[in-house]
Formats: sequence, C-alpha cells, structure tokens
Amino acid sequence: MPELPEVETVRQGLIPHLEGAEIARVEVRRPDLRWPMPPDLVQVLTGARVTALRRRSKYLLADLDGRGSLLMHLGMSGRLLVEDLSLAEFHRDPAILPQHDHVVLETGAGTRITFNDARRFGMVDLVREGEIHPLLAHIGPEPLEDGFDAAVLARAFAGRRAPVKQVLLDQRIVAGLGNIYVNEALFRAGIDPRRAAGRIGPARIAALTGHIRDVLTDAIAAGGSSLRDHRQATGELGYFQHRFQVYDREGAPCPRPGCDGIVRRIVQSGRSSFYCPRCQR
DNA sequence: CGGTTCTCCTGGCAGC
DNA sequence: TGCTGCCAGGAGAACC
Repeated sequence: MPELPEVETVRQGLIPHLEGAEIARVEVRRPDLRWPMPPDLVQVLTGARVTALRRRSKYLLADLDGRGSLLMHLGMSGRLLVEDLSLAEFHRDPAILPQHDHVVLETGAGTRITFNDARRFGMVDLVREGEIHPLLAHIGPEPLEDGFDAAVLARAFAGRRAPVKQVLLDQRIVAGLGNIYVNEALFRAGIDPRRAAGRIGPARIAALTGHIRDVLTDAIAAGGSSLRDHRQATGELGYFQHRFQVYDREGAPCPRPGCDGIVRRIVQSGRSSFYCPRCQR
C-alpha cells in the first residue's frame, strides 16, 4: 500500500495517541508476518513509554524510552487502526477483517492501536538499543530532507543501464518512493520510465530531483493516496488519488496542456508503469 | 557487481 | 449469481 506519503500521513495521525504515551497492554495474535516477530516483543513493549514516533523511508519507528524502538512496515496492505476505548461504540469499517488484526496495543490513556495486515507483507520488529537494524542500514537519503539533491541523484544514476523507473524504486538510491510516486515524478519530469538511468543529463536529473520532492509534498498535504487500503490513522481517506496524472490512467489523454498523447501502460520488472509516450522521453 | 525474475499472502474486481 | 483469472501500493532472495 503505502509509500512515503501514506506512511507519513499515518505517522502524523498516530503522534497524538502514541508520543508520550505508555504502552499498557500488548497482544500479539499472529506473529508470522513477513518475518516472525521477536519472541520478547510483548515483554519489551509492555510498560514502555514512547518518546517519539519517527519515519524512515516506509518504516515507522516508535522510540521506547531506554528499550530501543518498535519498527513497523505496512507492506502492501498494512494499516494502523486507532480506537478510543472510552467510546462505547466504535464504527469499524467492515471491510477491515478482524482476523487480520496481528498486534494490538493499548495505551495508558485508553487508546487501542491495531496493526492489521491482510496480505501479511508487513513486518513488526524491535530495534535494540544502540543497534542499527539491518533493514535500515542501507537505505538512501530521505527525499524531503537535506542530503537529497541533484548531485546525489546524478552520482547514483551514473553508469547505470537499468531503466530509471527501476532505479528509483531501489530504496538504496532514494528512500520511500514506490510505484505510484515514481510514475508521477517521471511524468512531471518528462522522462520515459524505460530510459537508462545513466543516460539522463544533469539538467533533467536536477529537474527530476525537484519533481520527486514536489510530488511527495503534494501527496502528504492531500493525506496520501487511498486506492484499496490506505486510510489515514484517523480513518479518513487520503485524496491524492484524484490528482494522479498518469498512474492507473491507461488510455486517458495526457494531462499536459497542449499534448495530445494517450497515457500508456507497460510492465517493467513485473510492475505497471504509466507514462505519456509523447512527452516523456 | 549489476540486472532480472520469483516469491510471499489475501482480497477485489472484471469478464464470462 | 458464481466462478476464474488477473492484478495490487513492497522488497528480499535467488538467479544469471
């Protein structure tokens, strides 16, 4: 499901419920997601205080005072549901099946936070105090922070013969991009997703850098994209999906003013790419 | 090392 | 309505 904007949206929605809260109760209902959860997960979390809720790429990290961090990835279909236990009734979307509630946390303030993931591509793990988690060790720069600029991207692209689409999906190059936002950023930059990354000139790389930042910023402001699964932590839908210019728009006219191209869908390394053959070169 | 393909799992939807 | 096949936002592992 979730790319950087969706994970960031979930993080912002969870902050009021988690930051500063004590985890009073923990229940693990199904420990076998993409990887098995650590056996001492319940023990470490119970009684821990969350000092900060951070995001790195598509991972969420809840820092636990003196006990390392809780690390979560939503995979394709993961969600974090928030319920106020003081309310007698909580309306839960019936499409979110309770058999996929894998971890349930209750805070001292009476909030229940449920990790639900139908496809179980997500993960929940612990980062031990002082440890660098292997899944975080090789992730590239955050696109919305200092450290991501045209020079960095140019260096990463240099000599690469793989299609730029594929290179941008590599989390070691830049953090947090997934299929939707790579398609949208390449459209904004006017770059053909099939083009070899090493054959893009410096000016176009510089423009691409800006478009990556812009599309992510726009999407966060819109609460992310809700296709099938994504909800904000509040349960609200994101609405950036209404602003897709090419993603999932096969056959639609190119949205660029004056261009009479038709959005095309191709498959690159097993994933759909959408682009305008007239204005993406 | 770089590049490509496969795989995990479940659910929704188009098409017949 | 019911069945089948295809597709899906991720990303590590295994292959050449």
